[in-house]
Amino acid sequence: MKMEKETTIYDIAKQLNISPATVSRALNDHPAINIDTKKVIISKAKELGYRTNIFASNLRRKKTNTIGVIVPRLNSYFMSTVLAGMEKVANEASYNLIIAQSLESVKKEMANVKTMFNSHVDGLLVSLSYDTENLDHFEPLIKKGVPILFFDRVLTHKKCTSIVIDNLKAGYEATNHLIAQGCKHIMHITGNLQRNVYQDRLKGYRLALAESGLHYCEELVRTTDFSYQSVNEMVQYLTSLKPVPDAIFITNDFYAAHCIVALKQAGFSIPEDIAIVGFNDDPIAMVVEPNLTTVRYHGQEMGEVAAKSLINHLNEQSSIKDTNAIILHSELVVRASSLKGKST
Amino acid sequence: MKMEKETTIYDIAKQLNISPATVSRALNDHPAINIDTKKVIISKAKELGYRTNIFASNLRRKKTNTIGVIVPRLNSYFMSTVLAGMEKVANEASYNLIIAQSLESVKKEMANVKTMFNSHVDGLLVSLSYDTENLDHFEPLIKKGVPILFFDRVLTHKKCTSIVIDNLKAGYEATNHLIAQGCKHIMHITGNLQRNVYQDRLKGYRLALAESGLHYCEELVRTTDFSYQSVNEMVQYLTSLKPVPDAIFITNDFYAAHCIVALKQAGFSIPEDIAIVGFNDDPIAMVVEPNLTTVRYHGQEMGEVAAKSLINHLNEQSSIKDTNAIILHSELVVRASSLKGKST
DNA sequence: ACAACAAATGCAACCGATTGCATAAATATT
DNA sequence: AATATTTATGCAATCGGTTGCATTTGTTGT
Repeated sequence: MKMEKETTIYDIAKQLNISPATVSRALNDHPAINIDTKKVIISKAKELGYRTNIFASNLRRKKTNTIGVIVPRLNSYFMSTVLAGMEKVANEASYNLIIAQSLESVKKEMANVKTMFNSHVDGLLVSLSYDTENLDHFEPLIKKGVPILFFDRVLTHKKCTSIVIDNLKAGYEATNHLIAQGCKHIMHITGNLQRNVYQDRLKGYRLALAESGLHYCEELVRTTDFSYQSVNEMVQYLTSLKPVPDAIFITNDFYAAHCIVALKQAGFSIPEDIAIVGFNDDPIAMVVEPNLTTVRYHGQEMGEVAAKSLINHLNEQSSIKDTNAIILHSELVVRASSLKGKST
Repeated sequence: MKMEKETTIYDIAKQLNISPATVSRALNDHPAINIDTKKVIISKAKELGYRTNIFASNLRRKKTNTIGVIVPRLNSYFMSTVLAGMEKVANEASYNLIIAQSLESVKKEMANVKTMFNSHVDGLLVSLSYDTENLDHFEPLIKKGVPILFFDRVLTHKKCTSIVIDNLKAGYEATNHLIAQGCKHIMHITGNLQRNVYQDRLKGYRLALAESGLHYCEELVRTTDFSYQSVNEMVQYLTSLKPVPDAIFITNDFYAAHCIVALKQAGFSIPEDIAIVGFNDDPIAMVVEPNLTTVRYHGQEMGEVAAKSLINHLNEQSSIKDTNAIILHSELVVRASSLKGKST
């Protein structure tokens, strides 16, 4: 392996008989440098295969052009879509993304934060793990003035901005839709209620029930980790209820799809016997039969907005300091899984 | 925002009345430093909230502990799973991952490579874009001695290692399985044949046909970009063939699932009229009805192996220089979508 | 022709950690 | 006790850009 030696601005300077400072300025398009000088320097740089040593540069400028991202999991449709959005924006603004996953554990999340801290990220984008209870582990970064922006799964912090959808409204609309279909015994399957997303959707569910004079019933609300393994148990539970629910609002499309499969296997018709509404508009929603009614919110957009807000803040083109929350749009997409016939 | 000033080894040195060199060595657990001195230094470092300035460190050591990853898309089940595997391994070895997506375009891929180049990644993990035709744009990195490892969608290069599955064998087995079900007119829907993965699967398909004395027929092989929009057109095409194929081997589960949906809508029964085999074992395979027979290969494992190989090489614990290719395991998972009854 | 000013370039310190070599202190050897 | 060895620490150069300030060169005005 014949490694070529790196060329530096000093090499360029020497060859052109000028000072390194001029080279540096020329390469950074500094206005004080003569345009012809610039041209010569730039062409020489190209000739020598020069690339800036960002470490020297970062060291001096105390900026890394790197954004850290911590997500519960990389490999969910929603998250990977969010990341795709972030990557796009970051790339365009010539920021790098360092991505880490907490695998739904606070412990790993804390380690990730520490890594990000040591990597001197300019800012941080975070969606919290399943069991994160507070934001204490982010304090070191906050103290150093590193801006942190939470998205989707958030906790509020007076110095951080959150990007979310209106989960309460989404839950409300989903439930209302089921009520409008004539359902009376609406079950709700959701995740850890400590997470805002699930908590708020539950609130929306309850609000819709209350408004329609339907009784809220604890045994109709179940939480799960959305693992594939737990589907059967859940279906067993709900089909043994009396009466069996005539609708289920499930805050996860993947889980909802598998519930549909299991329920059909158990002899129920969807949506006639049980109407189903999911959440996230995962591609799976268009494949499961009947197609799944779900709440769509655009992961790509959330990623783009998150990254853009952070980068604008870093470039001081705008500040997110006093923006407490950014609420993105979501909508109920009605498909066959929740459409009962004309009458109840 | 009250930014605390960063503490440096000089601050620690001054407070303890020792030299920065000693502090540096102590923090790096250098054997020449007295254990008590180390203890004092480390506790002082903790007290002051010290964190190493990796830029200074990288600048000096000419190593970044960063691995670049370029993938066609972040948001596919397979890729995000691969990335999850890479992240896990990298994190454990305290490497950072910089992730970029080419969005299936060489042009973007070239830009990504340039970014990685300038970011001074220690190594690069790449899965090629849809229309990449050669590896010229990687040469600058190769010349600098940066190891590059291609995975899944690869091109061979004498200085780079590839990590793949045996696509020929997988295609062969998938096709053979359909033949064993009694299918005579087996269609093959696949991607850009310039990509090894599709090319090899086609070879396997042809081999299986040939071995069984079945005629290879060009009109039964179609390439697509696997976009959702193109499904209907494709189904229209294949159902107008005479005779209509009695089986399809589709190298993408997502596409296969939608084909099943469309074919059922068009009045065909799956698998009785048309048997289907997909590729990748996407979660969608377990939801579509009938469940999809597919080739499973473990993305997480591929990611882990790729990252581990590269990191071992970087740490000089082993060299991938003379390893040309690493072949991972894959297997046909038979489900209902391809199981015809007893007889043909 | 000379002051006043603008434009272009250079000087040198600086960012913070690392490391080869020298040195001081402590311990072992004879 | 004097010398050899080991152990622990310090000195100072180095990595490669960046940037405030000084300097040189060039232009304009009168």
